[in-house]
Amino acid sequence: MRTYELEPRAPFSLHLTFVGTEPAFPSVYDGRYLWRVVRTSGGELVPLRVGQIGPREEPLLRVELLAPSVPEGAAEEALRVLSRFLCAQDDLTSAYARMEADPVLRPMLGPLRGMMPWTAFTPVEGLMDAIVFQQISLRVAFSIIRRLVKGLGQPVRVGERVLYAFPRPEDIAEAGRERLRKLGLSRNKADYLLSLSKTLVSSQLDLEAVGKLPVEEAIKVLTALRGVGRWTAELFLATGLKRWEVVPADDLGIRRAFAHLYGLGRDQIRPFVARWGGDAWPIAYYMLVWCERRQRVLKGSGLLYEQV
DNA sequence: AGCCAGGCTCTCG
DNA sequence: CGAGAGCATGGC
Repeated sequence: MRTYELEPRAPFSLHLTFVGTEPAFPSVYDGRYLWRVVRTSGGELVPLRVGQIGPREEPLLRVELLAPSVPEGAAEEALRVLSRFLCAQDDLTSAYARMEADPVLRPMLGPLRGMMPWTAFTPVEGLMDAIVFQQISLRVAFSIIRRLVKGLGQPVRVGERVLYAFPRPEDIAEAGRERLRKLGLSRNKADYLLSLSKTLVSSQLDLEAVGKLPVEEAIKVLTALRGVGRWTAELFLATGLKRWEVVPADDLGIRRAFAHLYGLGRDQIRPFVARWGGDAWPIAYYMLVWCERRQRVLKGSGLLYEQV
């Protein structure tokens, strides 16, 4: 077992980050550690867990590789992927400055300071998840994603625990329509995932490359995929490719947040967030979590937020 | 029990 | 073109 330390930019709170929105399976946060299997480009499965050992203003993360022996190259790659996912090197300074200057947003900076915006573990996983998220509630989507991963991903035993690697596109392509339907996907979504997987397997699509296109072009490429509309494309750009100038303005939760905090309607959101540039997604995400938290507190289950 | 939930595609007029 | 139907499962 090997241990590494990762020093994120301050402020950073692992806890706030994964309580703001629970991570999608197979990432698991237990209140203290984030558990995950990373699949390297060489195909090694690297199980790990990460916990925060330094405070929010001087953050330090301890990453434990949970396999007896991991090649050095694989370990380095796993740490890079993890760091990207955690946004450990991303800078929220300018987002915070904007929020500080806005009386609507300023109150969020105390309670949520150090929370990183929702990010997919990898681009491919992020696009698959985004498709499953369509229309249904997050709760339902999480349950379907869990079944998809447990059914088609690779289990990795770690002591008493079993972690899973997210299924590869070829795993999904091989599973076929009936299998996907039994895992809880609708006919349409099963077909969307199959189609996407086949496209990825045949290397007709490079999602990393899409991330480098101008936003409008990227949206065109993405919405040309079967089952990907504007909502999915924008959610994926923001969370999967970390294009933070993009906000999924059609999203129900985002619309509620902007309506409640700024009184804006759906069509006013995109022009409004343009002023935030590359800070748009982090700020919109803070608004989303803030509004959801308020709802949860009203329902009497906001306790998770008390501990930081 | 029935409707809605962080949409999309297909069909029809 | 715009409107409408159908869809998966879980919660209220």
